[in-house]
Amino acid sequence: MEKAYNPAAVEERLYSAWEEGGYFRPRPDAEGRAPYVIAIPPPNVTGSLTMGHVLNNTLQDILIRWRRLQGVETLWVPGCDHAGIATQNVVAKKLREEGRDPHAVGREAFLAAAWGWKDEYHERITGQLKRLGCSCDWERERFTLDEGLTRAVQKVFIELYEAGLIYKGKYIVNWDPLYQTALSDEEVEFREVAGKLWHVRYPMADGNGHLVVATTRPETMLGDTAVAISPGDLSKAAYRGRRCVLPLVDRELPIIEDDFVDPAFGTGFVKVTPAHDPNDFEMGRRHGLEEVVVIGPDGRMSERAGEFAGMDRDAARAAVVARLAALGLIEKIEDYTHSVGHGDRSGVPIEPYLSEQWFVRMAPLAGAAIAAVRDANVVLTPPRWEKTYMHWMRNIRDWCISRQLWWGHRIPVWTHVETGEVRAAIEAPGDDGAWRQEEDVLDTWFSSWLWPFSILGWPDKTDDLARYYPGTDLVTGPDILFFWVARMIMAGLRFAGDKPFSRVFLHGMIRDSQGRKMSKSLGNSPDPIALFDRYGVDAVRFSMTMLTPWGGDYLFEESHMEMGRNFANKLWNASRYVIGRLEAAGLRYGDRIEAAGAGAGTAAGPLADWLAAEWLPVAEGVLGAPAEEDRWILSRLTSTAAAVDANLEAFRFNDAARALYDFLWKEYCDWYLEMTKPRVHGADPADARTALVTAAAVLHATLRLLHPFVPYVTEAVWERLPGTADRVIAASWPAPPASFRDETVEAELAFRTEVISAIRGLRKDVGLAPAREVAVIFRTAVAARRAALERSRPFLASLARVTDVRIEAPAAERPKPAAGAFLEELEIWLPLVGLVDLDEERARLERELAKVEKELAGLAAKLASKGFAAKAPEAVVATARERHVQTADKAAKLRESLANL
RNA sequence: GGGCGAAUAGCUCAGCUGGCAGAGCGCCUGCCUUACGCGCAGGAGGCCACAGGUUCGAACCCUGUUUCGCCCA
Repeated sequence: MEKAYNPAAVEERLYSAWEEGGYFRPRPDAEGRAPYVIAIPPPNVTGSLTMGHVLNNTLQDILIRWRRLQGVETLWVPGCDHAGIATQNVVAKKLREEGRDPHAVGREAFLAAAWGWKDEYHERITGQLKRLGCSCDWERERFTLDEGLTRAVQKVFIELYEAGLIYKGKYIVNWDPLYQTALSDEEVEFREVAGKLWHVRYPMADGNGHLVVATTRPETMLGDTAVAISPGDLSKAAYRGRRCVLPLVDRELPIIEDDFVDPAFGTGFVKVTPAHDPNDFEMGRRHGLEEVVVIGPDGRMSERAGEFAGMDRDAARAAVVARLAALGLIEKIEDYTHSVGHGDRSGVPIEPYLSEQWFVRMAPLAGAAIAAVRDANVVLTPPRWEKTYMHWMRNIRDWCISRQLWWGHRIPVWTHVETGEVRAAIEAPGDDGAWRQEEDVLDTWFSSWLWPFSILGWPDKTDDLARYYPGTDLVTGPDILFFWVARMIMAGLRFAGDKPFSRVFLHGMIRDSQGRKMSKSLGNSPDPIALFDRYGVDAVRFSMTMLTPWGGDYLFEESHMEMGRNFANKLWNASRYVIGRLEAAGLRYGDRIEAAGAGAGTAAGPLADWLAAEWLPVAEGVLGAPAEEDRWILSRLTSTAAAVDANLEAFRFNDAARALYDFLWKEYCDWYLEMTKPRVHGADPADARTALVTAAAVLHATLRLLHPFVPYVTEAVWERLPGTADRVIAASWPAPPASFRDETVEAELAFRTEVISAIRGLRKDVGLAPAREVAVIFRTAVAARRAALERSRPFLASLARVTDVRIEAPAAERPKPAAGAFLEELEIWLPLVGLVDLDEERARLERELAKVEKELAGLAAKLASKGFAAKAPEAVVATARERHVQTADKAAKLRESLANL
């Protein structure tokens, strides 16, 4: 094995082996448990992998691989969505670069170009997901514009239309003037913008004075058809029933009364522009006002804007203000910061625009979706998202689903040119050539909300649908809770007859080190593929998994990827060591693990039983009696496996990763492997084999526990570990017996490591060279301590270089110059050998003493405080008393040591 | 304006049921101990945002404040 793990050498080969070996396909569960199913949040087909995708898909892959190892039948369905607006835009741009006008080429040619683009870029995003190691079933990959998914969209549209839940109407919608299409409310982002509040005089029609309106958008005044006041506003009573004159246009405007008006805001007079403001639109409908469109779909002033026609919005604003100022009609201009809607993709200010659009009535769908979450039929994690979900559901608004694009599902509605008859149908209702289909397409999310069942073949009654619907979990970001999650729940319940999944995990967002959202324009988003090249896929997966807080945002820093890289390398090298020693020990792996000179038959004992169950049986005579550290590492492994299960069950990926990190690095490598080295190199072959086989068994299990997190390096090691069949992706999840848990041996090893660390600390403090062998005097009155120290002798020698161990009863006399450390019921003395700086030693002891005395004071205060003994639980009081005695003892020892110097 | 979340070591984050404040990175000291320098060993570093309250006891529970982020209007 190479000295360092080299991800580039294995990743591509291993992924191909998994994919070609069919490991990603569902396999029937021998125990008959329900299948575990995840539908991928489909990335944009022409997009590329972001750090957000890396996190999202790593978490899904962890869940899928974990369940697969548990033997559950798993299915992770991949796919992409067609990203209507984004794709339409890039294809149009490309055509323009080729000197072709996207509109002039016509619908058919444009779509041909779009499909070409899709085919070209589709491979990029799926290739990147494969590089990430995603073990989805690519044979079931779907695309929202697939024939099957298109039928699902059409069927749902027609069904809703016929149920009266889809309607077409002329309403104010969010209009994106750059992409020239309507958007849903969810696609609008509000941003604080520093603007102005213009106070404009409108003369009264009777020539008797004027009123003043305040507006942030003076250019829309050209479309005013009324001025409104609050019905309760007594100060405006004199204006009731009168009319004013709209400047620049000379249109007479009625003064209407409407509750919408807040008399405290601005001047108390509100200009009403029904065609260009959603609230004004509502007022206009209430009062029967004319709707005058003065801004066109391209964001330029229309013919109704008179002399301003043709100007864009900003130019028109300046021109209108200049004209008003020239006429002396500007009363004042105030600075005013307000929130302005912007297109989430175009980034330009949204224009409220009056146009014919298609809508879904959402309220009738919301009830069941509310009940599903309320009754925990669908569980959102972390649970705080339920409030957000409920708030949106209970205040749900109709969904504008038509988009003025070509790339997407064309609305399946036909109008007869002569009779005007309207029918919803996939094909033209008649072949007389007089039926014209709607030009617009549907919002991409109108296909995404069907994703969990359309990918399984709905509306056909397929085997997959019967077997894999509803799915189990959904893993996604909270930014698409409304866009997607909420709507999928509605659609699943309405069309597929059941919720789409039982649990939703909403993970955090990846931000840059300053807390900003990753974005292309800021250029603060690293390229995941470059990170994979630099650190290895496993490193990025593991770092992201361990560092992203549960349901919280992670402030990404590239240097953090080193943690995962180092961890993968640590696993590789621990494996390299174990595998190397196994080979050197002459063990053979056929039907069972055998060794030269060992007898036949199956060995007994818990370790052998477990090995027989999960790996290979061990022949009689191969193993000796397990040492304490062997039993300890098996106990720790058992706890770690349980922690991983519990944390994954709760979507606590970070805690699961941390449990494995600490187990492998600290417990297995730093302590266990180091402790067993003398035995492995020792004279007793059975004892050496016992240590090695235990080390290998724990490694064998750890590889399986780690596989969901770091699939490549675990697979690469698995290939090299003797006696392993097939691949780790298809192995079984470790189930060490509960009997491995051993609190006694854990306490023993805790003591042993504490003593070794204390001696290492003393050596360092005293400035002893690491290789220098020393003598140590232990003093304790406790027999169990003495016995444990006796058992620790070999480890003190190998791990602390203590070759001369004396164990004594406590005595009044101390070794003359000696450095001391004081553990519970134990003094450790390191005799000083002349080279030591006594001043430094004194300073060290003083620092230590100050610390101990502070702790002692705290404990004394606690014990002395009224009520502690009376009210605290007995166990807590007892612990505090015991600690007080020990701390006092330790302080006394430190003082004596100081005096002794 | 309403709601949600965060604030713990220089940085990124743990701390789950109130009972001795933790990890990784970075920093400081040593170390070529043949698995690993992507490493080993030891160490320094904290007013747990602020102010009150509850409690024998608060990083944790309650109230308020400040700052930051997000969602909705």
